[in-house]
Amino acid sequence: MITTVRGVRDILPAEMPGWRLLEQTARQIFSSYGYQELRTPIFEKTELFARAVGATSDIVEKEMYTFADRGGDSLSLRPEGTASVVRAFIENNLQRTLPWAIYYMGPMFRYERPQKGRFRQFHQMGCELFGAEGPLADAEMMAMVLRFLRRIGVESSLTLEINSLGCSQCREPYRGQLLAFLQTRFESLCEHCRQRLQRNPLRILDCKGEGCRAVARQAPFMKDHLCGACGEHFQGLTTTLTDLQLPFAINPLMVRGLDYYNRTAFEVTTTALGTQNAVAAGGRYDGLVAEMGGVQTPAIGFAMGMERLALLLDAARVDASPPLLYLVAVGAAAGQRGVLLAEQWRDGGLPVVLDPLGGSMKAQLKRADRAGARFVLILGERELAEQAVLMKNMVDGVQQVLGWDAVVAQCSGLLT
RNA sequence: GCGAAUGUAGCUCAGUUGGCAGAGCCCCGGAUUGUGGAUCCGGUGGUCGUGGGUUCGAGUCCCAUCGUUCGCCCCA
Repeated sequence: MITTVRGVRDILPAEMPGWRLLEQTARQIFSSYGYQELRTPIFEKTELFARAVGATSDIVEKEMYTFADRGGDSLSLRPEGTASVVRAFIENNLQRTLPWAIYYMGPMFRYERPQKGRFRQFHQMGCELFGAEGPLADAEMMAMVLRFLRRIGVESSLTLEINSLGCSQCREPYRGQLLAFLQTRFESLCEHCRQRLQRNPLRILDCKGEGCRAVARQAPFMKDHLCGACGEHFQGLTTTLTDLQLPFAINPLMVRGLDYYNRTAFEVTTTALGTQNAVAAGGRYDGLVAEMGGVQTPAIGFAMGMERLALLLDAARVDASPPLLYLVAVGAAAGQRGVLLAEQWRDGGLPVVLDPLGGSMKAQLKRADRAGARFVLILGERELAEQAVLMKNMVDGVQQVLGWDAVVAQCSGLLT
């Protein structure tokens, strides 16, 4: 048997109602906030991700599906969505028509150890907003995320955490202070953190090890060492979130894994998925467009993990859209006629499911019931002779005889 | 990439010191020769994840491998 590769999976029809709910609700809410859909390629030049996400990030260092195409170019399956959106923004010369508000949804790929809520091919929905500089945009984006989560009914198990990562002005001096502090507590750090002390001391704040967490709690916080502009921005954000009555918590230890973030970082987490607790996450990346060769443009965005959202959905809540009319044709002659009649009625605008397996009336009715059909149209020998069908209401069992030509007129009223 | 648990019917799971592979649900058929759901009766369905090894004999013990899950790591 040939199976899927590790960490990827089929999304079977039984799961699709939940996925459709996610996609439809997202499209509706994102577009109501002024966002338009963008579809970018699923693979790009490796260099795009290396530069945008950060060459030293874990994602680029060890999690990308990278391969050489026949021309020798190094390409990679996209590990996240923002890099491509930024590339498209610059490449399509959209920098003079701000704001540019974009949403996307689709598969992403990371070579990680699979776990519950973590896959090698997974799906994200996200938004990116180019051009808005102030904290109002940050707050409104979070409001949109929370509105979405509320609409799909999972908000109660979630918390919104925010932090400020500062900017190039204030992060360097802070980094020095943090490094100096951490060096005094070197003995308390885990082995991994000792190694990354010089390279990326900020990430130590995010370590879950006992010793490191204790050290992190006493460490100087970025949010207490922001420059004037960054401090003002963060203050504006918290004020606006409060005005919007959105519950949030400041997590001074939150650090994003992608290198391009500055100032606002936010994360929506759940306790329902074990270690994979992030359901949505995002932040501001004011420097990325310029870094990627575009005109300096402030930007902010977020992404949500669809598998994780689907796991949070109440499966019983989603509808499966059962058939309205189910045609049961018994016998070869009725089967022949049934195909024609079904097409004729569909021409008249009716949704008709023709039992695809045939067999006894009993068997077909059983399948109609299992499919959740509301009405069954029975075409047996007697009906065939009379050019009629027996229409059976599957809820109360009431039956009536209908001429073939009367079906469309009679059943159209059932459509709503 | 590291550590641990786990894998038996489509699904959820039993399977004793190594001795004839089971149950419930699902599915199919019958009770009802043209009627689904409730009930009763009967039936189909298994390379016991895979490959080696030990043994007279392996679902059971050993090794390897693959998948899944949990923790680390990382993140959506």
